[in-house]
Amino acid sequence: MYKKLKHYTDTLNYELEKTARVMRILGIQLMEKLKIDLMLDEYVALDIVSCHQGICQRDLAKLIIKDRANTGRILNSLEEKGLITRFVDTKNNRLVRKMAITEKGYKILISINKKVESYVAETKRVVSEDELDGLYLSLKKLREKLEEMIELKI
Amino acid sequence: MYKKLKHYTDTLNYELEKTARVMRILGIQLMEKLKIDLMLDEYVALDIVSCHQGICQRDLAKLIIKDRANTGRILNSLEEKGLITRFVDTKNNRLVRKMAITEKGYKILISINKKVESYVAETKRVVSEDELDGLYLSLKKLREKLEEMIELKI
DNA sequence: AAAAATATGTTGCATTTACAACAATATTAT
DNA sequence: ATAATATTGTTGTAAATGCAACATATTTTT
Repeated sequence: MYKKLKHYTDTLNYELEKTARVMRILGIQLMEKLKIDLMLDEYVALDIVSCHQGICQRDLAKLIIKDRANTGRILNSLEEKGLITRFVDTKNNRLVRKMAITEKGYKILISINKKVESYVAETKRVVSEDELDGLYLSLKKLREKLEEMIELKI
Repeated sequence: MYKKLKHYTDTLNYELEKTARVMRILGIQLMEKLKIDLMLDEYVALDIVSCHQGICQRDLAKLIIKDRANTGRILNSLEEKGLITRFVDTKNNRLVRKMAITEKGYKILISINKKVESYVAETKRVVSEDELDGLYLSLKKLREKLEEMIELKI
């Protein structure tokens, strides 16, 4: 009888997907509430570029977990808004488009981070920081193991 | 200096999204590998219907975290395949479309669960069961708190 | 009693996303 | 050296997804 089986809603898989979804919605709602004129994904990309100056598109794609096509489009938007610059360079002797955050992008990123900071503090009131840290570490460990099992075509 | 700030890739948010993504890809790849002739979401919906016989569409939508439109479409597909039946009933004096799993759907669900089971055992080799359980509980707690903060328009 | 709000499901559309094909170049194999 | 393979980015397209609008019916408010 499969009644004894764990159903999907009782699985880690489900909880993960649902939590990630809720977190994403929270993020999007926060961007709107704070009247931040960037898509969430653009903000994420901008933040990653800021601490990986000179990263190439494909490596960025791996970090933001989008395919190359969409990563390119996100970067087009950031470039049009003058928040990043792109330039051709080489990586392993190959021509790649690298990018860096601009002065303007930097200022905007800081202002967003400042706005977001107080909100993050709020989240910590909800669940203890220790618990969040433990959660983070467990997730990271699990994710790294799981990543070895799949083939990401990015 | 925002160098002292936590960057997005170091946040729980990022880890959550990435882990969920990896898990979903694993799920989809598993469905293909096992030659299961259902979309992952269809399987999830079927499983939930199986343990919530007579659930209505909107309640199901909340469980599978899709909007009502897409939930309806998933159910159309399951119905066309003869895996569920839908019927009109009332809920709080309102007419709703409820559904139940069919004999055929039941058989297919069991066969899929059997196939998946051995794979789930594999996952447990990767990270200890205790750790997975702890992760699950922390996630659930966090998610339930976060859910209070957002408004899901389903 | 009439009007407004709520609950449910469907349809249509616009956005997002992924995937496949291509172009250009570099590396590796034959 | 030539061919095959791999890396990177772009373009085009198809699928997935969400959202707004609608239809219907019921509850709540005025």
